[in-house]
Amino acid sequence: MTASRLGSIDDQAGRAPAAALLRRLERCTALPDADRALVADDVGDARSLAPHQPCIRQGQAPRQVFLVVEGWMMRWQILPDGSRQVTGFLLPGDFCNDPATIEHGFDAGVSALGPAMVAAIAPSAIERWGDRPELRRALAWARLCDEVVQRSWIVSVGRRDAYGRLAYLLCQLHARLSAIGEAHDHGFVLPATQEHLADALGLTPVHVNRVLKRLREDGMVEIRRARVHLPDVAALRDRAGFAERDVHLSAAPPVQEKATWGVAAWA
Amino acid sequence: MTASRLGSIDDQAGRAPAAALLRRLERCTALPDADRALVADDVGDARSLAPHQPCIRQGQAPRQVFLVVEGWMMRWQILPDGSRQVTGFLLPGDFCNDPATIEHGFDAGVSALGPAMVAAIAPSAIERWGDRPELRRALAWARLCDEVVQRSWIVSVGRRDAYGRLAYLLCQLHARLSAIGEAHDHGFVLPATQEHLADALGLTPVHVNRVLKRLREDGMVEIRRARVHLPDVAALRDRAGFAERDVHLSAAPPVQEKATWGVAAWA
DNA sequence: CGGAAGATTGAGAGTTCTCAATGCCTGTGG
DNA sequence: CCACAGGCATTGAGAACTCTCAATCTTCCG
Repeated sequence: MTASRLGSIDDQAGRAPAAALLRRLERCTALPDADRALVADDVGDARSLAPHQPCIRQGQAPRQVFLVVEGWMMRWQILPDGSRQVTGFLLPGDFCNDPATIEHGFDAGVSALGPAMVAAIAPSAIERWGDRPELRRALAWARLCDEVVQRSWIVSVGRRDAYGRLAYLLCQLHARLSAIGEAHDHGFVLPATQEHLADALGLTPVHVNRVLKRLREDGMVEIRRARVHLPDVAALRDRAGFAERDVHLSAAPPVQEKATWGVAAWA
Repeated sequence: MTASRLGSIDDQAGRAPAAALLRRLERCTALPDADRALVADDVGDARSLAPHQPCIRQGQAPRQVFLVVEGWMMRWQILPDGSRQVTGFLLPGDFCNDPATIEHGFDAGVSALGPAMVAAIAPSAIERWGDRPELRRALAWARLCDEVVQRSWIVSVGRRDAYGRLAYLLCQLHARLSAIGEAHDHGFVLPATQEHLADALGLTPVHVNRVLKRLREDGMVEIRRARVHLPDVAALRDRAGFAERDVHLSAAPPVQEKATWGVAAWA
């Protein structure tokens, strides 16, 4: 499955909306067949969203948990002055909202970036999932991933310059997409405009454009249409300060050896 | 209980480390006595930390879940270039780390801001808590709060200028502290230096100082020693774009009426 | 009475923003 | 097949915000 699939909405995803979620959860642990069946059963039919179509409105309490099945979604907040901050890109297998938001309200809005598909899951179903040990673990891991990615955004916006932010974001997206089989070694499809990137990075579209130009001149990135090409991922990661652990914590399977995570690894 | 308690470490907190957590969780739902007992039982003894003493090291997989019992903690990350970003201030009743970090590692470090006390909770205990419906709900709410606060930091750092960031942070801290009875109507004790604030806001200490001066000149804030005085919280909130919903989602009890959270409230 | 940490201030440099214009690509309609 | 409109990308010039470097001042504490 290559990134080129991103444009086509009418494939198996519609028939097996839980597939993306199961693939994702099983990067953490293998699930018993019973759990797989339960999940497959509880995930509702996928519905497609047009580009920019909202799935959750800022401040509203959603009535279900939404799951990205295909395409990209974005989570954002509008400030009183009208400016927008994108607080996350949600990829196939990601949840749009925490179950608790159903009860307590949600601070952000979620909408489709390009054409996308989402499936709804009833809160009672999620509740049930919590009774299955493996499922619970896998869900906890997925939540942790989202948390880690959110923190990495705070760090980027707070402490990296525009060049570093863009480089880091591209690395992170590449890693996350690779983990779900939607990227190839040297690139991926990016259904976001420079304005989206700007809102995600805390920059203006104009400046994103200038920085993108510099990245291009440095041979780090080429973007033609919605296609991002990364000639030298290692160099980009190096420049961005994107470490192997960033991959692990935000996208990849859990560590094999605990030892890797000792203090020594950090100094 | 007023903010002036912050400095004194040797009070009831040492004897009942679970108290802060229970108070916090019960802002969401009342817990059955059995749950209260379980929590009280599972929370280990509080141990005190000296200022700046780390509780979790960046990149390390903690072996337990830590709970702030008294004082403030901060969650931070160091970048490859040596700069630091503070990704959260943790107050009494907050968890320092998600249980899943025990298995998968933690991307951030957590250390004491001033003198503080933390209690450790075994992962198996937390696991057990997940079997109690009320407890599970309350824990999910606490997690949501943390998530919301994290997102609000992304928004602040990404889209507010220095003045707005500082104002917003002060409002948020005031709201969170008020919810746990550690603030009074017009201020609170802030055990953070301007450098800490700078690292939290993505600014330099020098600039924090200048902005603080402007806030002072505008009659928004007075800081003497570690004491923050907010003469007109409403004005500050207005200036910061800090809405009532920010209070609710990040600190206060759950909504009374669902209706408040409809789309209408947001336009 | 130092010494150390933190707060404050000044001056100049750098990054990023704003405003505004121009160019490019795509889909649509004639 | 071509012209046109609209969205997006690109570029320029000047302004604004924030940073860096450095010095001074205050407070706390041994």
